[in-house]
Amino acid sequence: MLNSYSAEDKVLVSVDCIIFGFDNEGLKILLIKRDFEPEKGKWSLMGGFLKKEESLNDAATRVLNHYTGLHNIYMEQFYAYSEIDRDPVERTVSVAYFALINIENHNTELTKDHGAEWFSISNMPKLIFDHDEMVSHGIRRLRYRTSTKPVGFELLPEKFTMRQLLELYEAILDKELDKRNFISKINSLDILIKLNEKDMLSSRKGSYLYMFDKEKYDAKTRNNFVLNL
Amino acid sequence: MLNSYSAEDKVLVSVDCIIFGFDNEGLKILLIKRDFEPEKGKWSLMGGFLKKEESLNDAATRVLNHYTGLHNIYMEQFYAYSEIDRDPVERTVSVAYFALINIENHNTELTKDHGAEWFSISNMPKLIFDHDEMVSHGIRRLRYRTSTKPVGFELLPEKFTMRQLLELYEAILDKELDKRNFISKINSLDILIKLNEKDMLSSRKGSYLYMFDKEKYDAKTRNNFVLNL
DNA sequence: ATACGAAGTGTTTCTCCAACACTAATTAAT
DNA sequence: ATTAATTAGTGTTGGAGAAACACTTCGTAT
Repeated sequence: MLNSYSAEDKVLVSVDCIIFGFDNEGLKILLIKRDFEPEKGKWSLMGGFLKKEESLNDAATRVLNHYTGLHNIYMEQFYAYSEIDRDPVERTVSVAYFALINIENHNTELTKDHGAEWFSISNMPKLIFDHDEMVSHGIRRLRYRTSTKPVGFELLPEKFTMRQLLELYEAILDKELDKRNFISKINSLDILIKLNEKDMLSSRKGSYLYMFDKEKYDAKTRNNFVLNL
Repeated sequence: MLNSYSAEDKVLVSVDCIIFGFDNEGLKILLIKRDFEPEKGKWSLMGGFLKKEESLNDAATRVLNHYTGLHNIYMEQFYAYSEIDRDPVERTVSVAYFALINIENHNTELTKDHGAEWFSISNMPKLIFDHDEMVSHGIRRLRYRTSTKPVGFELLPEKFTMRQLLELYEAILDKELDKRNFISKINSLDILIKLNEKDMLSSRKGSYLYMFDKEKYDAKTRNNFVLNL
């Protein structure tokens, strides 16, 4: 029995993470100023090299935790980038993930230490290597994902208003949605709990707060729901 | 300027290809009997290791050509598998592709030499490592792809009947489709050319043969069509 | 000539999606 | 206390597209 494929080439493997967040200004991505050569000082996705003793998901989880301090982040692998010269230093295959976090929830000290900043997806700096391509693919995948999973669950605070949810979907899909149609579609999914509590900041009348009903949500996603907005 | 990330681990990277084909019995997958240890003699997807001087797409193209003799195969990368012990010999990250080929068109000598055989997707042997998981993900991705691209273009012979096209979609989606509704949806895409030629094998009356109109097809796909069957 | 077998062809119904505008509730200002 | 201002909240209708549905045509074989 063999214990190695000794004749084969080995290469570096990395993960790069697109971290999406949402606030009242819209959909945002967390970027860092790269602190090592090459391209030191340029904006970049959060990344790290795969270690021998971890899976890609482990590596992505580690990178996400390292830059945000968060655990149990929703993330999804979406594509492996492998052009030979994509990293000018050394041949590296990079597997891209996107992650969804609650923007008010992460460790801002930590991100500050890393020189990380949030950028609106409509106003991003040029990124290193092929990271711009990763971002555009990641956004495309996120858009598709809205039709399959209630991604708002991950991006919003625990309690949120219908308006916030609406604006989140508008930001992700980059189009205006009809308020009444949106609400009835969301309600038809039957995954929200309406609280007896109002958010009084946004208006004089105050708007009801909602939470996701985790159990109903899980039951729904097992049955592959489809949501067309 | 650095010229290596010397402290980082390197790992083997491979590609594994799900080769889909279609004949009058249904949707099939081409498998090989693995000819080296471990798991020699067990059924497996077509795979190969990534070389230093090629991209993942290059590697997948090479593997596909090696086993089928074909060039210009439609293929799509869909996921990277990286569990630490997925290959018991040595740590290997494997990037999975699916490919669509015309089943009557490949080099059968070549596949015979490799001990390759076609298996109906509903009646497949147990595969090595995590290849069963790859297949089920690959089928799922192929199903989704039918709504975005006219995959029949790749799987059918140049000239085909409406019945063949219908049965192809039924095989991929694993559900019965209404003949008349199917035909009108396909016609509404406006990507087929009806030939003045009939296939007389399938019936006494004979059925018209069709071809894909490559130009119209390309124009459509650029505009992101959606096809709900 | 007729029996057979698959090809080919339209219509109706129904469901779901999109478009659309006014009232309610509360607070702030006067 | 009245009014003005602001956002929340709420249903209906028309149209398009999907789904359901069956009979006729054509050519061959007997």
